[in-house]
Amino acid sequence: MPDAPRTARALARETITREIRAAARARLATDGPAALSLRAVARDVGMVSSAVYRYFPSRDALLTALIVECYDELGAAVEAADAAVADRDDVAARWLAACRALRSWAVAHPGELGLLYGTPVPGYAAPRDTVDPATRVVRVLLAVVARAHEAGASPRPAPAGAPDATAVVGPAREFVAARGIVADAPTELVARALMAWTALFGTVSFELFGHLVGSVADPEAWYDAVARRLGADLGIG
Amino acid sequence: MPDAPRTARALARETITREIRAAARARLATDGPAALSLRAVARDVGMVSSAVYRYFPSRDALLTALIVECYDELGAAVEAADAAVADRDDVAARWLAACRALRSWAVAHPGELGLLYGTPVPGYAAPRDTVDPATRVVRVLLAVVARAHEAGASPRPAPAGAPDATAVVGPAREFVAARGIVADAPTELVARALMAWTALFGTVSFELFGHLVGSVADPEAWYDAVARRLGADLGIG
DNA sequence: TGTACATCAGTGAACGCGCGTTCACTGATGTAC
DNA sequence: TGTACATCAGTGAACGCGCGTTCACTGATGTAC
Repeated sequence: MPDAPRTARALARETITREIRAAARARLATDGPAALSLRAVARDVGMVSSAVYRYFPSRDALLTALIVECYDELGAAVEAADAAVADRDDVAARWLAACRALRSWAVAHPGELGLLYGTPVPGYAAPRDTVDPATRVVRVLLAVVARAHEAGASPRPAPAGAPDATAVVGPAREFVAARGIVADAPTELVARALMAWTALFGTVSFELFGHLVGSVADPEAWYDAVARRLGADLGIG
Repeated sequence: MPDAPRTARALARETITREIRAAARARLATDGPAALSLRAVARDVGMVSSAVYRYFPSRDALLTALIVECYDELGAAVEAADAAVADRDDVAARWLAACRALRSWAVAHPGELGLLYGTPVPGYAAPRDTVDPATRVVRVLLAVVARAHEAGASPRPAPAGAPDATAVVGPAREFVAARGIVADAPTELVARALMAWTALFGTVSFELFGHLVGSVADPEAWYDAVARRLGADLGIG
């Protein structure tokens, strides 16, 4: 209402844009991100293919919009799950809630998970705009880890004889410091947090891409088991 | 020589089949598995598209052949790395060697990794033939873990208050027992081995799919750090 | 060893299809006077 | 409030392209006598 004039045209534009995005996301699950087709989306939405160009200048621009929207939706879901834990000092509950929200979103949106974390779309280069939304999930995980750290929790020590990993996780430590999450975070805290982040998405990908079929009886219970152990390795819970 | 007659025709057929597979695998890296095109492969190999049908009855059959070949190649690489460790009781060395071979193959064959562990190809259903080769890597990992277990190593205990995971990893325990790797394997051993397997491929995928760019300075050193910690969590090294 | 026939690799044309993108157009919506 | 003009959403045709698969064919290779 404040800046944009709420004309009928502007309202219609918003609605149709949303419909196009929704139709495109629905297509992801059946056709995969690489085969996302402007013409198919136009058909689903009930307009002629060239009309979509009034809303997105190219197929790649539509892809970018979807990526940003999905990263934001997933990030918001994980943030909300963490925020819903009343006792902010109950890091174990916050950790499990955040982890579970991650899987819930992925299971509900398998096509979108493939878009964000599957094989990159050939010929498509994600622009800068996608970088920041992509970090929302790991920021929540890091915030919980930081709270646990403040409360005195510590991750498992590095294995004896392993090379020092401080330089390796340097960029992540800088990110954590720059965002004010933890100033001068211990190496093992950062390393184990990165490991957990990777393992969570690895577990979800394995489930959705069919690699757990002969190994695990109940993927939801398995994911919980993984999340708890990753938390324990971080000194949480 | 024994069963098949080594006629010029049969030899040529073998060579051309190999060339087609090689060209198709090279295409994976640039076009992605979903966009693998018989016509493009035929062009690369220098023949007309319909000629490929003398070697593979359909695009899906070619995909299946590639999947089996790649699973086998990756499995063989990991097996060879483990087998190259002279002291069979040095489980830490065997673990690291197997883990490193996994990443080395993936980094050398990013397109193939996407085929095996990326977003499933829409409309393609992998037949039974791919299941057994797909388990070769995890079998090596489990063999090393089993050797460590025999020598008295034990994985980290389950976190306090976590639900029992025995039923969840039931299928994996049956697999381990049926293959004669460990009879009646402890739950935590199986759970941590599955976690490690998932985390290794998760780490490699994150590297190759670009998710580690802002977090990790040296992906190879990072992978080593992850592998050592996963081993330590299993009581190895 | 030589010949007649069968097998099979590769060709080139064709099928029907879908794709991203451009363009000139029509008709509705919005704006300035 | 009414009119003239500008903006913009959506149409339909067209562009050049690539795809998987089939089919009748030619010519080389292999086999049986």
